[in-house]
Amino acid sequence: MKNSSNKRSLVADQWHPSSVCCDHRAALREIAKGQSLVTQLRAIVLPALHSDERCDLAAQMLEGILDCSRKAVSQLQLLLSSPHDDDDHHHVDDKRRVRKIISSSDDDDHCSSKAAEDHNAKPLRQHKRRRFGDSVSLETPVPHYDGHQWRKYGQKHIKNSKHPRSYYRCTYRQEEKCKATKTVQQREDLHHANSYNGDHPIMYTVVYYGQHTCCKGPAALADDHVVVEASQISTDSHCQSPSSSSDLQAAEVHADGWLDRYYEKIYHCSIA
DNA sequence: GATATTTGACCGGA
DNA sequence: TCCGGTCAAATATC
Repeated sequence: MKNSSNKRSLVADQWHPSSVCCDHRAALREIAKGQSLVTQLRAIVLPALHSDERCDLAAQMLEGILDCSRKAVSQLQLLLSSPHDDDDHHHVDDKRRVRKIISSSDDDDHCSSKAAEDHNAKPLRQHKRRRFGDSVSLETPVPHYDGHQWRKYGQKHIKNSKHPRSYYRCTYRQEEKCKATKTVQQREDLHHANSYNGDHPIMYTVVYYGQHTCCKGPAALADDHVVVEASQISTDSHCQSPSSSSDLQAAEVHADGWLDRYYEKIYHCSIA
């Protein structure tokens, strides 16, 4: 009895679609989290090493880790995209979206002329609420140093939050259809904006959505990411008028010693 | 002129 | 109806 039930549960664990997909999604989330951490670690470690063989070795090792996790992710995604994928686990907004698409196509087939006219007048914007299941959130004092290049496309004041939330998408979104996005928001509970001289750096909550599909990610940036980041800093707001993001950048500049040294010139430029 | 950022408007989900 | 995510025109910077 006990044995048979154990056996049954074991078998169920092995093949039941919902549990499999559930586990796989959790695994994907964890792997993505690890990728983000490795990417950030690489952005911190590589500039600290001088360009010698240790640097190359470290870069290779980090890339190896990322490569392994990428392969694991693709294997898991293959499993998840199998025909009997867990429809029950699709999120609500996707179901509603499908319904909406169906209804709109019905409208097109029939005589919903207004919608069609509106569509002709102005291309329909696609706004979709994000799926939190696909997101990876982490807290970091250096929200921009994750090895990828991001372009800011929006900023919003969030209700009951002191600090605005900034929205970024991959720089290569158009070129390579990379759908990775992230949001950055300063945490309120740890520190106030001007206290970066203290022991605790200002912390930011960074939420990543989607996987990078561009080939200009961390690997391509390994050699020149410092240059990229420097250009980011200079164009962001350091040498411009102060704004909400200048606090954010200042926090990054002081988040760590090497960043302090590296961006000293740029920061002085901003306060001069 | 090209590229990036800012910011108000728009849109859809809750 | 409110809130949050995205768009896109205006603006800034190089």
